[in-house]
Amino acid sequence: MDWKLVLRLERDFFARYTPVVAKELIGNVLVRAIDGVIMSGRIVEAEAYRGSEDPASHAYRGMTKRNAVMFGEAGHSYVYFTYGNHHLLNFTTETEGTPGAVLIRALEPIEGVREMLRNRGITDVGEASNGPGKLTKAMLIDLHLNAEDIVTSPRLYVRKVRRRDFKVRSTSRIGIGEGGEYDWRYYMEDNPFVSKGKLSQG
DNA sequence: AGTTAGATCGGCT
DNA sequence: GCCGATCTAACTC
Repeated sequence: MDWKLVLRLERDFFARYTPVVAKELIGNVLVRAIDGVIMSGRIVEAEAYRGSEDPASHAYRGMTKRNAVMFGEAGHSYVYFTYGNHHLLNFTTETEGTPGAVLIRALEPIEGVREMLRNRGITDVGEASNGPGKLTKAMLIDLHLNAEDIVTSPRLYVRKVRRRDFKVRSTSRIGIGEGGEYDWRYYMEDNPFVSKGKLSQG
């Protein structure tokens, strides 16, 4: 398949107010292509992190080597490593100079389920990608995919899905200290692949 | 079903 | 040195 012909989310989708991008990402399909194998999953949970006004964001205290991509052009990946074990995937948002990113927290597996389970070392599909660290391990996403331009990349992009026959709910974000006053976590109502955070289903 | 500790290392102060 | 946008195994009830 020619990846250029795939209908994907374009730059202008991402170059908007971060919480709107997070909310509208729900229902679209994250695609990871590696060695001719496609792995994909419907995005069912995402969180917005927005620079200057948001103490939970990595960009809150200014630009560093790690978070620099958050300050750049929208539509790039921001992958970082945490807790000594986990890679977390974000997509950059807003316009250049205004830092923003959306953390992808959970997927409903679609294609390449067998490969995802193998990468995870498990057999239960329900546990394959229902958490931000789980989905990156399932799809072999690590630091080498940081700063990827997902508007043009053949390896990582978001397939556009028009049908929106589901409801999106919001809560405060999971695993943060300050910033709990913003309801910037969005998830697909009644979807079993939403992660099991402390504030899960509202 | 719910709680908790340990893993493990890059980035920041 | 310390801590983290987490996950899992190991425990208790």
